[in-house]
Amino acid sequence: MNKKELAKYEARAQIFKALAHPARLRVMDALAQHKEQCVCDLTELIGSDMSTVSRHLSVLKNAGLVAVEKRGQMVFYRSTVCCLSGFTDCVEKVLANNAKQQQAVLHAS
Amino acid sequence: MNKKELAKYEARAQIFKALAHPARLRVMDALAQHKEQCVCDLTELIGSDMSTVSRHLSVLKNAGLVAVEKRGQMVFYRSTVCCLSGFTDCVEKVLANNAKQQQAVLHAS
DNA sequence: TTCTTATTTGGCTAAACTTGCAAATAAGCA
DNA sequence: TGCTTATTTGCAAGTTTAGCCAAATAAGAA
Repeated sequence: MNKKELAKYEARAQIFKALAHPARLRVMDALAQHKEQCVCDLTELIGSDMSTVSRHLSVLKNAGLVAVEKRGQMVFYRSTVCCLSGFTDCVEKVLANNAKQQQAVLHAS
Repeated sequence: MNKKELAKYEARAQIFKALAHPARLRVMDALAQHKEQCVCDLTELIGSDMSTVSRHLSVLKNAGLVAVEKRGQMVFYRSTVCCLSGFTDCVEKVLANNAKQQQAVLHAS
């Protein structure tokens, strides 16, 4: 890979990295359903320390996957991506297929 | 998140983690174009040590994103996912949008 | 201003990921 | 059998990430 190509794939990888954590995927799902949520909502949903959730949210924000708006003392996050559900479908397909393969291996032995 | 829900998102996150590296994304792209490639092909493409590339391939294999076939002394990898191009389109959209936002910020200041 | 609530950030530790080199396998060839 | 090629695996070092607690901000409310 030359420099330019590498940069392209690094940029893409950043997006995948941002999504590569169960808590962050859960957040994106919640934001697909609820339009917007405050940090407190998401903290309760995830069940970790609020500081941890806040850090997850900043990862998503840096990747450009969510937008932030502060109203009063609360901070609201919303998704900026509409095509994520397609991701999920594809991922679920892969997982289903993996499970099928596992089954096949079990039956074979 | 309860245990079951957590497990679901962890499984999904595994897939994203597997894709969250420039070399592995490059490999998936190559396998989308070429149907199959040996480790030597991919090693040349990526430009790292063959052992490193082999490790990347095993990450993709464990995630169920590629399949392996050994013929003679060579090992061929092929993609098992057809819906990945949709991923890429979506990711590129996000990146384009991020770039636009960056521009907006620059103009504003 | 002082107190309270919501959120972010600093600091630290533990765990996970990446990479190259060297050694181990595995398969074909002489 | 002994040699060469293709690939994987063990190991060690360096880098990144995740998580929690405590401290810092920021905005309302008293």
